[in-house]
Amino acid sequence: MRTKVTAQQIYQSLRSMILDLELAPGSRFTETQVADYFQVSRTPVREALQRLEVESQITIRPKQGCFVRVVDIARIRDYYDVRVAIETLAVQLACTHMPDAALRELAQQWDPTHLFFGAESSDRIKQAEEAFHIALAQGSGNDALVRYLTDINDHIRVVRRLGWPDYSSIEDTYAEHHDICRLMLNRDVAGAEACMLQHIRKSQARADQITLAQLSEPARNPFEGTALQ
Amino acid sequence: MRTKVTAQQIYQSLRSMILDLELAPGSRFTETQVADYFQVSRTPVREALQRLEVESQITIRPKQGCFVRVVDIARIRDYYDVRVAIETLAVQLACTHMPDAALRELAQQWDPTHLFFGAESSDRIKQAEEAFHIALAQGSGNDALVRYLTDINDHIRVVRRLGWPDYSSIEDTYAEHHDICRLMLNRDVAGAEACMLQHIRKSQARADQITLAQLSEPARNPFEGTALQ
DNA sequence: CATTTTCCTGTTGTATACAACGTTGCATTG
DNA sequence: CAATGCAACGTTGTATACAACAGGAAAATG
Repeated sequence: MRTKVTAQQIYQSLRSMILDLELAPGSRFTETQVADYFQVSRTPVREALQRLEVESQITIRPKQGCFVRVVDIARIRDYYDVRVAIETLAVQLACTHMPDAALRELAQQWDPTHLFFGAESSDRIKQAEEAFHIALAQGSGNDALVRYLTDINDHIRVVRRLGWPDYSSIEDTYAEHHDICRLMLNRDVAGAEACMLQHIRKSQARADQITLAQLSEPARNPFEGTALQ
Repeated sequence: MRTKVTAQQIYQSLRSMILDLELAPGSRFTETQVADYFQVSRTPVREALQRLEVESQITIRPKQGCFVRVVDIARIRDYYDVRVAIETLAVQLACTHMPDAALRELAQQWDPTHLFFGAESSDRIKQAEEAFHIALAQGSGNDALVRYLTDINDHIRVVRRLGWPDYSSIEDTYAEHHDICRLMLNRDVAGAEACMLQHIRKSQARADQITLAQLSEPARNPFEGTALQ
């Protein structure tokens, strides 16, 4: 049984492919290719592609095709700068609004003494790292803030994941997340802000060392030659 | 001669109608109504509506219709909080990056001694006020920051304009904009940040006094009964 | 050989027909 | 009269056909 493929699902699939670098940055594809790939008409494909263009994940050039957004190191730095401002505000607001219970739960989840090397897969850690920051943003009670932070994450995810192979970084992350939670439990706004600032700047420093060479991977175009089996 | 109406133009038109409150918040309309209004098919209309939904200016309920986003005072407060964080960063960055010439031009434009009461129309002032903040954001050289601030403006414009009838506010705005420019020319980051903070909080205080009653205006649905002349 | 022109192909932009689904009003039944 | 089932309508979701245009290749021309 093949369940019906809808525009929303196409959007999610394409978005994942782009964020996971399964579609090479800068590569080109057409609406028809995607439509054939998902065995649907161009209509739902266009809907998905237009959403992706609004999020500036792709660029649609009239009468030419769609192009996966290129990773520009300078722009990544921009997103990091905005991220610092946004997350500082998030900590500040969450410090006032989040209940102790929620903070204790987060603190326990990132307790460094619970960390066993190799027990967690690399991918899982990366996902949890993002979820931690989103959780704090949601704790601020400010929906707009959550939306912007989500958008930022979607744009920096590439380098965030690449520059993260070593165990000491993971250890540090646990410690820093734990510290932030503890400071927030003490309702120490200034302390939590400072800790978060340092935490993000550290991540930015790692991102800065990613070179463009590391990004240009062999990734090919999955849509070529997939018309019909 | 009637030039061809394209999806992009429909998007712009609808967006203006919503932001200018020509479409009552909460009111409902259908794709077919808009298509008839612009004398085009549903296809380009759908494209425009989907973009507006991504920006959360409208909500599309499957098989029901499109609904203009309702103005939620609490959410406006949220946007203002984020705006403070974003614009503080903008001032900080622009203080480093903007050339003297650009700053002097802005300072001159907002020189209080050049202000003549009644010389400028109210609408024009409101537009210039927004342009000033966007100009500073662009001066930061951070494209992501500009995008987010633009999005914020689109969501707070409603109250920003409503709570702004009096001349003393305009006078204050000129003085504050001028002060910010002067401080930035002196490359006084902390001073400029503080001035900007106070400037925005003042605007937020005005926005807080807007009541929902002021927002529920008689505005009707322009799409009803406009099929063909 | 260099240059211009023309035509062809590929791609997106739009119009239209149809399918699927929710809603609403009315009739039916207890 | 209240409650329930049913059918007709309105609305969005998708498929398909056609139009418009950009780009390149090939042919014509000097």
